[in-house]
Amino acid sequence: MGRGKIEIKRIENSTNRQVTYSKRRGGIMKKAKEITVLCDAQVSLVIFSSTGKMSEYCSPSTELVKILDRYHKNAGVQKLWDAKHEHLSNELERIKKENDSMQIKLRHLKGEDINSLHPKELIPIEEALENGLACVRSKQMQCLKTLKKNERSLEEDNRRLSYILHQQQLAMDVNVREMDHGYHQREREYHPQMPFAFRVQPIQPNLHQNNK
Amino acid sequence: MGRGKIEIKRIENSTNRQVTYSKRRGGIMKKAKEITVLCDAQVSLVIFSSTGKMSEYCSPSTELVKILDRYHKNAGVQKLWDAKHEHLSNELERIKKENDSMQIKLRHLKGEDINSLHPKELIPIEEALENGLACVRSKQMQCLKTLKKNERSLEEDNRRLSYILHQQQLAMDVNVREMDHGYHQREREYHPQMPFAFRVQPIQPNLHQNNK
DNA sequence: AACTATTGATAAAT
DNA sequence: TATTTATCAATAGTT
Repeated sequence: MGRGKIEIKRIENSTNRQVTYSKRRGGIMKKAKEITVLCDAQVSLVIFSSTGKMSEYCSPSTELVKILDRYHKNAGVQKLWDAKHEHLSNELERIKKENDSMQIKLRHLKGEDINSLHPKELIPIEEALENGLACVRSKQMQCLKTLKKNERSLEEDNRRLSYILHQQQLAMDVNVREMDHGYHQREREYHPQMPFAFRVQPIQPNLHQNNK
Repeated sequence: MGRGKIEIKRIENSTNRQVTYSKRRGGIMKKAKEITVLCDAQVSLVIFSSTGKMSEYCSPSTELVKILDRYHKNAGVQKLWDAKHEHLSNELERIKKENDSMQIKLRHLKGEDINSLHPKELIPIEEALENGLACVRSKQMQCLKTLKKNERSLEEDNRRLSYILHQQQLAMDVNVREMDHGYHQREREYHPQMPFAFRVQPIQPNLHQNNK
């Protein structure tokens, strides 16, 4: 809105700046008044020029006048909140940056966006990928071993249980025979053949330990 | 400025009022920001809609933030700040989580911390790594090809230049001989042997094109 | 939430 | 600094 478009950046020529300031200040004030009337709004507007001169507009409402009064009066200490807020903002900014950089790294590791990279930059990425792959595969081998080991344990348990089962079967057969023929002298002949070591034991307690 | 002139008085239709409020509020905010930048001014702008919703703009300057702070604190409208603060906090929280998750992904891709993973979780990681590696290597192959191609071009240039050099050498020898013995009838016999095609040409213009 | 005809704001000239 | 004017920007009414 003017004889030409202007970029929104500081006007370096101080005369122009001053003139533009006056015009625009008037414009904003006018807008503020208009929205107050048109939309039944309440507006508090304070503008300091670069030379330090203050202008203000305040819609005709008690509440907001008080704000400015308070401003003109005292200078209490209320940096606390401000500082907190700023700290949060900074933290947010910092983490966002970190985020972006990780995003990029991740994308590179996934093989995305690498067309813009210099060949030399590909090398560390490749190394990281190779290394990662090696680690993962090593871990997989380890898992495999554990699984195999567990399998062996289970097989052994199986054998044990089968043996016990077999022995019990035999014992039962004997019992049946004894019940059929009255009891003979070899009543407990089979028990010694099932030694302590073959009692059912708690199935390997550490089977799942390494899998989660 | 619109389809028709409007009188500056309260808009009775509440929908229109609300719409106009939104538009004009945006406009004023924009103007406030612009004068801040253009004229190096400091602006504090607070607007309450008729429904009580507050909007504010404050130029990046400590002084004016304090004004508003004081207002918010004393007038008990601190909720607004709290809301803002909460929003920031939430944002921070969200981004932190995102950060953590990326951190973990990155570490996993690097082969770190994978001991705590279930074997099934290793598979997608392995796949991602393989895929990434494939991409990177493909890119490297591409680079290599470019280099090879460049090399061949250079070699060809070399041959061309050597040939030209050789011809010039011969030509000079002839000249010397001619100067020694006066000139004979075979004065320009060698020139036809240096055809057009062997003139020095601009060295491949696209040598570096694919390397950055 | 977009669009556009129109008014409004204003950058540059005076 | 104030006024004028050519242009760009905001927005009222419309879809």
